[in-house]
Amino acid sequence: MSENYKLSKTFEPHKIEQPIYEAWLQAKVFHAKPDQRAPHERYVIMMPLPNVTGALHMGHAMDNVMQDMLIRWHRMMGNNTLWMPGIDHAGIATQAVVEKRLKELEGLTRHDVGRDGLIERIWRWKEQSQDRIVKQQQRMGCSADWDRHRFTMDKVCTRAVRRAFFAMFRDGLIIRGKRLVNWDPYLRTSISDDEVYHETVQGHFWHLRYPVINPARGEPEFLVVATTRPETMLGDTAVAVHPQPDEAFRAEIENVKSSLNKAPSKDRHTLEAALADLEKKQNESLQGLLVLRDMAKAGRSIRLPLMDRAIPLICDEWAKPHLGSGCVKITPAHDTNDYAVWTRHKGEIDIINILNPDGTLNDNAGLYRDLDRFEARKKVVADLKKQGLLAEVEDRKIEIGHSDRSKTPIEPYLCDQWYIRMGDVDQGVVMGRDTPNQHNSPGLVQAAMDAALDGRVRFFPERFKKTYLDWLSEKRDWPISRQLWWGHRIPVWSKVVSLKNLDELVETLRKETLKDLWPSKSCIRVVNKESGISVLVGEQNIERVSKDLQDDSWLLDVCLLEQDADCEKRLIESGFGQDPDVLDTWFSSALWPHSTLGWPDPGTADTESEVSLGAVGGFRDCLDYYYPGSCLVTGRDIITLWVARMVIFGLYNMGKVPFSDVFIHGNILDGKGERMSKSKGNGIDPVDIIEKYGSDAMRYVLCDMQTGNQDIKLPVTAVCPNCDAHMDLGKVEHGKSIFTYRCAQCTEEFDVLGTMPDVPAAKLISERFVDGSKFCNKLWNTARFAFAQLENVKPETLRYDELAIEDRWILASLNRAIRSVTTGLSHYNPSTALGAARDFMWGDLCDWYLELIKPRLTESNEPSANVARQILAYCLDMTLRLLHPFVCYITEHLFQKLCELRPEKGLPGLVRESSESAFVIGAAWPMPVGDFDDDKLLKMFADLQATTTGIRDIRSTYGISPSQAVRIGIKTPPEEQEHLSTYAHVILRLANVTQLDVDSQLKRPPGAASKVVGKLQIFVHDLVDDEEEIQRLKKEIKKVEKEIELCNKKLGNQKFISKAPAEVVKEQEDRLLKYETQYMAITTALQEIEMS
RNA sequence: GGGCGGGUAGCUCAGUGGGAGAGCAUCGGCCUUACAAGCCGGGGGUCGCAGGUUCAAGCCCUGUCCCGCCUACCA
Repeated sequence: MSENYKLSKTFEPHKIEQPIYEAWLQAKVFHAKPDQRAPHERYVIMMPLPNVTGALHMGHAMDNVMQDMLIRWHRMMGNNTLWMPGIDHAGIATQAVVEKRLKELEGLTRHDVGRDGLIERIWRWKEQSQDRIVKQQQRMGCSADWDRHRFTMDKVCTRAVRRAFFAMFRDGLIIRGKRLVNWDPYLRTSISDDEVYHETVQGHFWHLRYPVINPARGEPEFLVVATTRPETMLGDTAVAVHPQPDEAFRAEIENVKSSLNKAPSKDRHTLEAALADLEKKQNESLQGLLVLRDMAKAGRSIRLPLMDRAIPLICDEWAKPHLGSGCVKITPAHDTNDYAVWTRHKGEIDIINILNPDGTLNDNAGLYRDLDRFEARKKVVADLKKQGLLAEVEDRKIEIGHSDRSKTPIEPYLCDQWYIRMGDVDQGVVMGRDTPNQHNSPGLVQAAMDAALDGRVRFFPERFKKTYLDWLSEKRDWPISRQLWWGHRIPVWSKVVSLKNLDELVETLRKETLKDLWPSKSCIRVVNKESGISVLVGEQNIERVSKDLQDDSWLLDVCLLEQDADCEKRLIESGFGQDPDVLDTWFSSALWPHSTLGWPDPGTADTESEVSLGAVGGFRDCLDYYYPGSCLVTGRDIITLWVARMVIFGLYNMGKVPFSDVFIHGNILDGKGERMSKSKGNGIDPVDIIEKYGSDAMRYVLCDMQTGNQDIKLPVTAVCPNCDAHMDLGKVEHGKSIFTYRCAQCTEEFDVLGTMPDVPAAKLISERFVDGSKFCNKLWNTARFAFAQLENVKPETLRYDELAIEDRWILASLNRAIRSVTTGLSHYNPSTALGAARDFMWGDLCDWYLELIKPRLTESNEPSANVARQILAYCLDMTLRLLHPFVCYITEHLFQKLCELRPEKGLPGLVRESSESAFVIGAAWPMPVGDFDDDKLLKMFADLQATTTGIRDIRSTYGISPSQAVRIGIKTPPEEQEHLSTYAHVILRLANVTQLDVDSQLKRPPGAASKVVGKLQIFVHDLVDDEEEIQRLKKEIKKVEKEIELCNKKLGNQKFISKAPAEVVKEQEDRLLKYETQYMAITTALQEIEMS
C-alpha cells in the first residue's frame, strides 16, 4: 500500500481543517448562482446576523452549525443552495461599545469627537470585528456564500432601507408622534420594549401627604398618595380619585367573592383574608373617598408640596379605591398609566416634563434642577420629611426596567418618535405593491398573523407559533427612531409651517426644491404636531387638510427616496432640517431576506464586488430566483424581534413570506443553567473548542445535543493558564476579587472575563466535547482499516444471492440508517439523525461487520474477500455522505482518500452511482436501495447477535480470557436449528468459539455453564462444578417464574383480552410462550445435572 | 398575575398509551493483527408528589411542589 493512503493512528483535526476549507473555497462550492433548477429544488437560508460588536460564543456556534448542517444536506440532495451570510450594524450595541472604548482609551465622549468622528471610528471597528467573526464562522466549517456577504449598512442594504421607508412613509404607515417611550438616560436614546429587561430590586414605597387647599368643614386637610419614584412628584399635575368609589368597591368585592367560590380549598384562606381586608378598607375609607370625589367634581385643588403649585383633584377610574389610600398622583410625562389619564383629561390638567435627556432634572423641577434623578429622589424625600409630609416609608420589592445595552434603569419619557403602524388601518394596506403578489390586508401585523395561521409560515417545534401569534396580536406600534448617530439616518426633512400660505409653500417646494424628484422620488406630508394627523400631498392639492386646527402646530415633512446632495442642500436652504435620528437596527434586519438579494432592483444593486445580483447568463436575477427562501434558523428570543418583522416586511415589499419554515433550536446554557454570555464570564469561544478538540468534534456535540425540546446545559470548565489544570468553574474559589479565580491545583490566580490587565486569562472549554473527538477518532480508524484493505480491490460484478449473510445484513442496515438520518433531518431533529448515522457506523459497521469479515480478508485470494472489500468501500462511502452534514471536515478528507483508492462508486451489479463529484460536499445524498431491504434477515441477525452476547456474558461471568477459545453447545427448537447451523460462523468468530454443536435434543454437557437466550439454551463446556450451577439455575427459575406469573395475570384478565388490540394480546402470548420455553429448558437442565 | 417549557440512572439528556433507554461517569475483564480517544461484559431508576381516566400511564386528565424562560402589573 502506498504511503499516500496511510492514515495516522489517531485523528489530528488541525492538519486537515484548513486545507480542506481552502479547497472548498477555491472550488467555489459554497457559491450560489441561479440556474435552471426549479423552485422545489432550491434551498435558501438567511443567516441570522451576528452583531458587529461581539465575538461569537457557543450560542452562535449552535445557530451556525444547525444552518450549515441543513445547507450541506440540501446541497447533497441536489438543491441549488444559497446560504446568505452577513453582519448587522447593531446600532445601539455597537455605538455603546465604541463609546465605551473611546472613554476608556482616550477619555473622550461622543460629543467631543462629533457625529462624523464617531461614525468613522465605528466603521473602523466594524472592519476589524467583521473580519474576526467571519474567521470564526469559517473555522466552524460554515459553507455560506462568502462572495455574497452583506452588511446592513452597505450600499445594497441601505438602498433597500430607503426604499422601504419611503414606501411606508407614503402609505402613511410610518408616522411620528409624541408619546411616552422607554428612555435610556445613559445612551440618551429611546429604546423599544424588546430592549428592556426587568430586574427585581429592593426598593421603597413612599407615602406622601399633599395639603388640600382651603379645606372646608368635614373635608380632610391632607390626602395621601404613594409612589416608588418620589422625585416624579415634581412633575405631578393632578391627583385622581375614582368617580364612583362605592361602585368600584362593590365590584371588587364581587370579583373576589366569585373567585372565592371557584377557588380550591387551598386558596380559600388567602382569598378570605383578602376579602376581609377589602371590606375593612371599604368601611374605613369609603366615606373619605366620597368626600374627595365630590371635591373633585367641585373643581377643588391640592397644593403640590416643594413646587408650591396648585394641582386639580380629578375623577378618573384609574384611581382604584381599594389600593393604597385610594388616591393616586398623576405624573403624565413620566408614567405610562398617568399619561393615559392625561389623554382623557386634556385641557383639564397639564403635562410637565421634568427630565433632561441625560437623566438630570430640568428647569421644570424648580430647586431640584440639574440634580441627577437619583440625587433628586434623596433630596425630595428629605425635604418632604422635613416638612412633615412624609406619611410612611415601606420596604418593597420592585421590578425595574433596565436598558439592555447600558444596564441603567430606564425612564418613561415624553418625546417625538417615529412609529410604524402595525395595527389595522382604515383602508387596509396594500401588500406587495406592483408585484405579481399584490394583495390587500387589514394591517401589517394581521398580514403576518394570517401567514402563520394558514400555514405559509410553519414553526418547528410547532408550539412557537403561539409565541409568534401572541406577540403579534397585541398589534402594538413599533417605535423605529433611535437618538443615536450609528445607523440609517431617517430620510425626512421637516419645517414648521403656517397653514395660511401652505398651498403656496408646497407649490414652491415642489417646483423649486424637489424639482423632478417629485412625485416619484420624494413625497410630502403635512402633519399636525398636536394631533399627529398627517396628510399626503397628492397630485391635486391639500385642501382636505382640516380647517379647525391652529396655525402654528404644522409641519411639512419631506421624505427623499434616494440620497441627493443637491436637493438636500436646497431643502436646508429653504429652512428644512433633517431628522437627527436613526432607525432601529431591526428595521434593516427585517428587510434582510430580500434586501440582500438586491431588492428593489437586483440589476442595479451596487454590491461593491464582482458578484452581481442581476440576471446573468440567461438566468433570472437573484431576487427572483432565491426569494422566497426556505428556512429560518434561530433561537426563540428572536421570534418577536426579528422573525415576525421579516415576515411583515417580506409581505409588504414582496407580497410573499420570506421563508416557509422557522426552525427554533435550543439555547446553550452553562452548567448552572444560566444563559451563556461573554459579560457573565461563562461564554465559551468556539475557537477555543476547535483548537482543543477540532471543529468536527464541536459540530458533532452541538448536533447531538440538539434534541429539539429544550435548552442545553453545557458545564463550563476553566483551563488554568499557569498549570493547565481543568476545573469546574462552578466550584472554583474566587481569587483576590470576585472577578478572578484561584486554581485548585497550582493556587495561581486567573481571570475569565479578560478584563483584568495583570491577571492571566483562562480559556473556557467544556469536557462534553470529548465525545466528539472520540467519535471522530472512531470514524478515522474505520477508514484507516478500510483503506488498508482497498488497495487491491477489484470492481467485480456482484450478485445479491451470492452475498454472505453479514454482507446482506450490513446493506439492509445501511438502508435503515439512510431512512432514519433523512427523516431525522427533515423533522429538524439533528440528534436522532446523527444518532442513526453513528449507530450504523459504530454499532453495525465496526462492531459487527468489520469483525465478521476479518477472516475473509486475511485469505486475500478468495473471491469472498473481494466482495467484502467492495461492500466495505461502499458502506464507508455512504457513511461519509450521511455524516457529512454533521462532521464536514473529516468526512471530506476521508472521502477524497477513498476516491483516490477506489474511483469506482456504487456496487457493480447492485448499485449504480452516477454522481461524479470529487468532493463529498457535492456528492449525492444516499438513497435506500429497495433490493437490500430484508426485515426477516434483520430479525435473524439480531438473534445471532443476542446469542453471541449471551456467550460473551457467560465468558465474562466465569472469567474466561477472551483469548481462550471455548466449546459451545446450543439447544434449539427444531425450526431454528437450520439457520443457526448455517450461520454459525458469526458466533464462532465473534464469541471465539472453536466448536459449536447445535441440536434440538442436546443435553447439558457435564460441567457446562448455561444461559437461556430467547428460545435457545446455551452451554459453555467445562466451566463450573455442578453444585454451583444448580444454585444458579434455581435462581434463574425464580426469575422466570415471576415473569410467567405476570404474563398469566394479564392474559387471565378478561377485560384485557376483550379490550386490548389483538396484536398486544398476541405479544403477551408470545412472551408467555418464550418464558415457558425458558422455564422448561432450565428445569430440564437442572434435572440433567441432578441425575448425572 | 398570565403564558410556555422542564423535573426520568451519579451527570447531560432521549423516550406521543402496551415490561424504562443512550452517552459520559462507575465496576469487572481484555495491549484480540483499525482504534486503550479502543474492545467485551456488568451494576445502577417508586420516571417530582398526590389523585383520576384506562384492560394497561413516564406518556392522557386534575391538583400540587420545585426550576427556567417569556409577558403584564404594582398608587
